[in-house]
Amino acid sequence: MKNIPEKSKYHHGDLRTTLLTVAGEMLKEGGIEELSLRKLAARVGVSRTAPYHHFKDKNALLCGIAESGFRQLHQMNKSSFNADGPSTKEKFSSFIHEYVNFAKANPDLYELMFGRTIWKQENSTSELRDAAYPCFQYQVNMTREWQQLKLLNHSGEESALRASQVLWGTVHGIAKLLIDGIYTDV
Amino acid sequence: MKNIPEKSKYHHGDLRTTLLTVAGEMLKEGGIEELSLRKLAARVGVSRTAPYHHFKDKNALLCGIAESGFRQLHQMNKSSFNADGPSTKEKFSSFIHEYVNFAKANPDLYELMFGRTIWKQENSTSELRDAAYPCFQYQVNMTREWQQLKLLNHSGEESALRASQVLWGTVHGIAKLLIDGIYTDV
DNA sequence: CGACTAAATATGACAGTGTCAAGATTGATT
DNA sequence: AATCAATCTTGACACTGTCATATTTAGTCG
Repeated sequence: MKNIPEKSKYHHGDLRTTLLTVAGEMLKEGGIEELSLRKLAARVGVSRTAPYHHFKDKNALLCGIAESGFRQLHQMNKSSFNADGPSTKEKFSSFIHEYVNFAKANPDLYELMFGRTIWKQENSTSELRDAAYPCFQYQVNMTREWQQLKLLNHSGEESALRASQVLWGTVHGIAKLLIDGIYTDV
Repeated sequence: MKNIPEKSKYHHGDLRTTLLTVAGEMLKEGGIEELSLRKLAARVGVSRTAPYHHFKDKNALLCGIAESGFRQLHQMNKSSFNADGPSTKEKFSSFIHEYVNFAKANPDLYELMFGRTIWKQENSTSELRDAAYPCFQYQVNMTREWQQLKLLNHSGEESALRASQVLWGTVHGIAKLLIDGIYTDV
C-alpha cells in the first residue's frame, strides 16, 4: 500500500520521478529559463540540494526530461505506424502531422530534446542516448518502408538513412520554424 | 584621426561595436553559456554595468549579435545569387551548401539566430526583426525564381512562400541536426 | 574661454543561480 | 539491537543579471 504517500516524511520515497514530473510541468509553464533547480526543489517541498542525490547535475535532470520526451515520441510513432485502419499513405501523412503537433504542443520540451544544450560536447547522458537513438532508428526504418512502397521519390541509389535524414530534416526544420514563431510573421 | 584609439580614456569611444565584436568571439569560443555580461565587460576592460548604456538587456545584446549574423547571411545569399559565372542550377546548389556551411562554421551563432531564446514571446528587438525579415524575404524571392525556372517540383498551385518554407525548413533542419551532432552518430 | 547639460562609466548592492562540503535523519541489513 | 548506506538538510561560495546612485567626461552654448 505504498500508493498513498504520507506527508511529512524525511525520505520522500519517490523523489526522482516526482522531480521529473514537476520539472516537466515547470518547463511547460514557463519555458526552460523558468526552470531552476532551487525553484523545482521548493515546489516539490524539499531542500535545494536534495535533487543532487538523484541527478548528478542540472544537465542530468534536463537529460532525464528529454529522455522521457523521446520515449513519448517513439511510442507515438510506433502506435501510429502500426495502426491497422489507415493506409500506408495516410499513415505517412499522419506521421508528419503528429510530429509537428507534438512539437507545437510541447515547444520547450521539443527544444530541449533537440537543442544544443543537451547534445553538444559530452553533455548527453548515456541513458538519454539509449532513449533517443532507438527513436531515431525507428524513423529510419519507417522511411525504408515508405521508400520501398514508392511513396517517396526514390531515385534508386539513395539509402534509407539518407532519405530519412532529408525527410526528418524537413519536418524538424518546419517544426522549429513554427515553434520559434518565425513562420507566422513572414 | 579617430582610428587609433588612445588607451586609458574614460570614454571608450566605440564601446557598442566593441562589445558586439568581443561577444561574437566569446560566443565562438565557448558557446552561449560561456557568454556572460560580466565576463564580456571584463574582457573589454570596462565596468560590469557599462554595457547597459548601449544595450538595454542581455537579451538586447544577444539580439544585436544575431542581427549582424542575419546581415552576414543575407549578404552571403545575395552575392551568391547574383554571381555571374555559375548557372542557376549551380547557384541553387551552392545556396544550400553555403547555408549549411555557415551553420556548421558558426554553430552557436546559428543557434542564437534561429533559437527560441531570442524569438519567443516579445524578446526580439525591432532592429533584429529589421535585419532578419529581409533576409527571410530574400530567400522567398530566390525560391520564386527557382520555381519559375522549373528547378523545383512546382505542382502549380503552390505559392513561392509555401515552397520557400519547405525548402528552408529542409535546409534548416539538416543544418541543425548536423550542428547538434545528431547526424554523425545515427 | 567658461558653465552647463547630457552621455558615458564606475561602485555598491541585491536577489537569484548551480554546486560543494559537512552534518542530521532515516530505512534496511545483519 | 547495532550498523551502515542512502537520503535529506544546512551553510557556504562563486557567479550571474540588474538596479540605484555617484563620478567622470564630451559636447554645446553663452
